[in-house]
Amino acid sequence: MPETKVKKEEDFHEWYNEMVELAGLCDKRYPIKGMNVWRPYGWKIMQNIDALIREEMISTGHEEVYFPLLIPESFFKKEEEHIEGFSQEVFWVTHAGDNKLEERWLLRPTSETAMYPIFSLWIRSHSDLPLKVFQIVNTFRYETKQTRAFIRVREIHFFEAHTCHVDFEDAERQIEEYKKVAERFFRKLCIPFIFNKRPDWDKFAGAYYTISIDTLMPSGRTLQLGSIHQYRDNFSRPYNITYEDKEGRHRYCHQTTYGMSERILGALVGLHGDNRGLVLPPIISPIKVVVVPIIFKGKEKEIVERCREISNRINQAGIKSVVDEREETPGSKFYDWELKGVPIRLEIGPRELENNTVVIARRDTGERKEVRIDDVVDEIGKTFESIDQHLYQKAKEFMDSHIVRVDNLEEARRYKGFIVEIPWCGRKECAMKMEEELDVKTLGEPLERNVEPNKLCPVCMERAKTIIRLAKSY
RNA sequence: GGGCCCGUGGGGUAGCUUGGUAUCCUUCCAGCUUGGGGUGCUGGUAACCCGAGUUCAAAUCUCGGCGGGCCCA
Repeated sequence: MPETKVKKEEDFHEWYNEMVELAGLCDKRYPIKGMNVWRPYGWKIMQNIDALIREEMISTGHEEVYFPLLIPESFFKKEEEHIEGFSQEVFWVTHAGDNKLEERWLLRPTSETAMYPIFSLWIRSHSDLPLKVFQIVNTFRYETKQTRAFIRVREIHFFEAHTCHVDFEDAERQIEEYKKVAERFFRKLCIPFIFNKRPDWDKFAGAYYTISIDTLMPSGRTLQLGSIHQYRDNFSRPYNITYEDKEGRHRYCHQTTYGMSERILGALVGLHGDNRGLVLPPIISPIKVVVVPIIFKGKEKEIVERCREISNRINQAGIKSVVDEREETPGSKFYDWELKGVPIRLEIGPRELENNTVVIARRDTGERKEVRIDDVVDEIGKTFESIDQHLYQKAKEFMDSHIVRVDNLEEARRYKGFIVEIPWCGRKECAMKMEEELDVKTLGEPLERNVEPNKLCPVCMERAKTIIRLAKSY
């Protein structure tokens, strides 16, 4: 069985780098740090992921919008915490041609400050609420740390949903809806995750609170895949987003956002890939079935014709398939498509031609079997379902088996590459001490404050109020 | 934020210590051959990150920039 040079288990980061290049996801040769070229295959997968996001957004009553890339400095400067959080990582536009601009513009690091002054124009009365919009755009952040394809980039392929509500309770209901959206969405991608309520010192700049969506990569580091923010009226006040209620009073909106990025693709690569290449969940695979003709001298024509016929039949059933008619040996083609993670391969040679069958091989387990032509579409459907189950189970088992609950730091130290859960009093100093002692970062606390009574914070030895989750992270 | 390593055809590399003709594998192109897990043969295209310095001469030495990778905080 052909395999990649670098093994996933031995050197995850090197393996990951090799994957994104070999599978044709991105080209890292573009000479600006953290700005990679999306190659056709990678972009197609991302578009398929975006399509799933759109589906979720539309079905929950959001409308798609597009706000400008450039934000005037005066818009940006209205909310203090927000500026403080982002100012060190914004790119500025200061000139147009040879002329210095009267007011500087910045490339959006996220779109609150572009949208909210406009929201304040759009929203007049309670009947305009809730306002639920989203956009899928590029955002820019000047990362100084090590960049990594899809995982830490400077031009971010960003999904952001923004909502405005009559009050805090309605905004809270929105957050509940987003939690359900996340559950459905990541299940479709076979990506297990946990929600974490981020600590105050690490929430989104300007937010009232932040819930992160984190998964665990095989390197033992967590990857934040998304965030859900409750803004309360923190932005609506400086941006003056008000509405007139039924009694004629002017009131500030309460707002939420939900954001995700191409890190989802990074997670797909890292979680499901193996030493033969990517393994894509069928739902987002650009090509779902590849048909490889096993050609022998003298029978070329019949075999290729049979392949096309079967491919057509599959396409007509709504499943994207291609016939690989390149002048190469079958083994070489198998290798290529495995690298690309295509979920199902069909092999058709003289034997199958004779028997009216095809050989169906699944990417995730490598299992092959022969099925009758008439059953092929059915069989593909069943196999997709089985692959989906299997990918999710495997990833879920990995994550679950690497979350461990302990009572003190000595115990925690034994679990390198794990997400550790420790009783916590809730104070920053104690969390910092734990971070330092264990060489990890705070993920946050579970949404349910599920600490047993009588547990003590192992740093200050006072009664624990909650659980803190810690891990190494990207 | 700190440390270490690296930049040579499309990809991976040798050469650098001791300055002088750039190695091999792979990919790609053409032809024949082969075809159920990277078929074989022949021929061909193609490279020293950028800038400055030292020198008769720089891939090689020095400085700076840009980019990449790993580790630690």
